[in-house]
Amino acid sequence: MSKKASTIQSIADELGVSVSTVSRVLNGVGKKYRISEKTIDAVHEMAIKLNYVPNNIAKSLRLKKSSTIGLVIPDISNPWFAKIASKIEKETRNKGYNIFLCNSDDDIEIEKRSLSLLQNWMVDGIIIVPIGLEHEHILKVSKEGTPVVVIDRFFENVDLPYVSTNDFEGAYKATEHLIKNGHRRIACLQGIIGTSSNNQRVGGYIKALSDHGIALDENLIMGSDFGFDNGYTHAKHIIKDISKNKITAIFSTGNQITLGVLKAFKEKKVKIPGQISLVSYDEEAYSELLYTPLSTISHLEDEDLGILALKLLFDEISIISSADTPKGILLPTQLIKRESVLNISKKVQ
Amino acid sequence: MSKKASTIQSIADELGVSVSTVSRVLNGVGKKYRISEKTIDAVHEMAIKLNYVPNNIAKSLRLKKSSTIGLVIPDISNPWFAKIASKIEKETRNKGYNIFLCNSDDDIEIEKRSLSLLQNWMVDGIIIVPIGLEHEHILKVSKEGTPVVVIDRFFENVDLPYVSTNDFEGAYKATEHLIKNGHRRIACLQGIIGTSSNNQRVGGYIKALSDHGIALDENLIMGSDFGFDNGYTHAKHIIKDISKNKITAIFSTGNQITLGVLKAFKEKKVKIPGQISLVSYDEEAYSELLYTPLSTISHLEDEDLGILALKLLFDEISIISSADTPKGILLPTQLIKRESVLNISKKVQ
DNA sequence: GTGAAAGCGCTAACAA
DNA sequence: TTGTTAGCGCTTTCAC
Repeated sequence: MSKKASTIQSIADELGVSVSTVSRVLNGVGKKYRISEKTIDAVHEMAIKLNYVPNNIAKSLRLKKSSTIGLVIPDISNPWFAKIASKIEKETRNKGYNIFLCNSDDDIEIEKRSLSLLQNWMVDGIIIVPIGLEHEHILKVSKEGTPVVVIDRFFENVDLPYVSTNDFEGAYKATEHLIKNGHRRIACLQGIIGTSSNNQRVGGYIKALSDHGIALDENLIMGSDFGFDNGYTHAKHIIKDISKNKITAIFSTGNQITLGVLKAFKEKKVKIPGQISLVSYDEEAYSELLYTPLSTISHLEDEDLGILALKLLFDEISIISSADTPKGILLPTQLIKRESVLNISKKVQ
Repeated sequence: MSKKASTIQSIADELGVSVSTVSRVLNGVGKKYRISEKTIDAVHEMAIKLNYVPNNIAKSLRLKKSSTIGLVIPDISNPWFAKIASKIEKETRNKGYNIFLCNSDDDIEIEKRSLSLLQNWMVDGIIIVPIGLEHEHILKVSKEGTPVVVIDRFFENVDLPYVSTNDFEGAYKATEHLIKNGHRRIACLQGIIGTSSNNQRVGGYIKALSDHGIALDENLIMGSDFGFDNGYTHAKHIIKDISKNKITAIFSTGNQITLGVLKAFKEKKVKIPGQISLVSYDEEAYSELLYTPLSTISHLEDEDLGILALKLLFDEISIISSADTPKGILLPTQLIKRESVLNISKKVQ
């Protein structure tokens, strides 16, 4: 069945020319080498006839690059990351590149391994949503010559191009919205401590509080990862002690956390926003369709994280590195007001 | 900075042994070739010292396989596929394989291109969620020697191993549930016509109707893809003509379609299940948290499509092809009853 | 205008 | 027990 795949060698043999000629023609530099029209046509025809398809692996070995982009993501099953990945995949495909996908699973060891793996596969560039606690290994890859762009999270004071949303601003807006609706005791359900997403979001929360003259109660900052369970358990805690902690609102720093909160409150029959208000990071298709339409923080629809990252990456790859391309991009955020926040101003005053 | 990456050659030179010795040691067959303990240790030490990391590309070229699995998916941003992809990624990583990701975007041309690309990258196997309208190109890849496993959708009477959910059964259960609650005029919002998912789901719907003595009204089967907009527009149509079409329930064949329906009904202030009942294919984390908790069809949680597919694939790869491994697996489905179906039996009788 | 040949890093058949 | 060498398919320098 599978008759040996044809190679430039077989084309050359068939035509009685040399492999270099075939290679040149197939790489479109036939003209440059002043190869005769006749030969050029013959090569193309034979390539089609023999069903020739170039061997990328051999090419990569020779060229030390692979027309491939590595993508490292903590969790592809998170819709936010999936959306980014899908955009990146589409765009790279259009440019003739392919995607090597690695899930880091929020595990720094896997992240490190993935990175050397990609390096080893001679990917032309890497786009990574880092766990965010360490950056040396990423910087190393970059220094060793593989262009890297960091997305969604970033490192302050580290020379790595990034594109992220302005998490600080988003969190600030969310918190301020709550404050303007009379809330003073606002819980902040945080994600992985130490990551930029989290630092920035918690930072924005704290700043908003302080700007509005509300003293920070550190007990109100709770949680430790961006998962469903984190939201679920802390929401239960909050509601159990509501008479003591006097919490009237929650700022959730991630979509999965929010789902956990929603589930807990549903089970406990806690009314949103009747008993407790909620603003969540990350807008999703279903946000407005939940039992309480959610007020969320989203980045502007028309800007695309993935596309921008790719642009930065290709700038690096082609070493054009246009001086005017900013090395770090922070996309603006947007507060989408729906029905999960209750105005309790009167009660408070 | 980036001093030339070390190779087995450099290790050999450093140690004054031959490359084959180094290769053997590094491949763990040193013992088999009775290479001296001393040499073995020396090689390992030097490998570490020189920070040696094997060049997968060279290896692949030589071996004609790449320790890589190709994954072709219509849309990685669909949470259902993303979940499968994430499972597969994790499992392959554990086995020392990597994932080449291709989004086919429900475009048959892209699917074909992706397949030859993967073949060309000498992937050791391919897992594909096919568009489903054609299968020759997939069969061809398989015949040319690259193991392929089809998931989520499948082809009847085509010799390609698959693991899918029992869409027919699921749809049957969904429709029957509606019928048992007194519904007779049930709209079926279908996905891409001609795909197995759709064939099976619509087939189950029709069979349930017929088994319960309800004549099929073909006008009630509407739609043409699995997207959000498809659900949105048809839901609007349905509600506009509700006095004429007398539809009392909808069976949606996909999660995105359902979101579209929900959005349309919310805009039009149509009550679910008050005015119209709804059962949807695909259970999601948010299904119970929507404005009307959704009754859904899910496959059993403890079975995993991705893992099973991988198992089939590795069976093929290792040519063990244990005769007792079924070539096609259809996972059972489950009806999760929540609050989106109203019992209208009395009204009807 | 075209070809010969080296070499990317690795494995494995064959030799010793 | 270890080494030599061919060759995977391709690009590119140098030669003619």
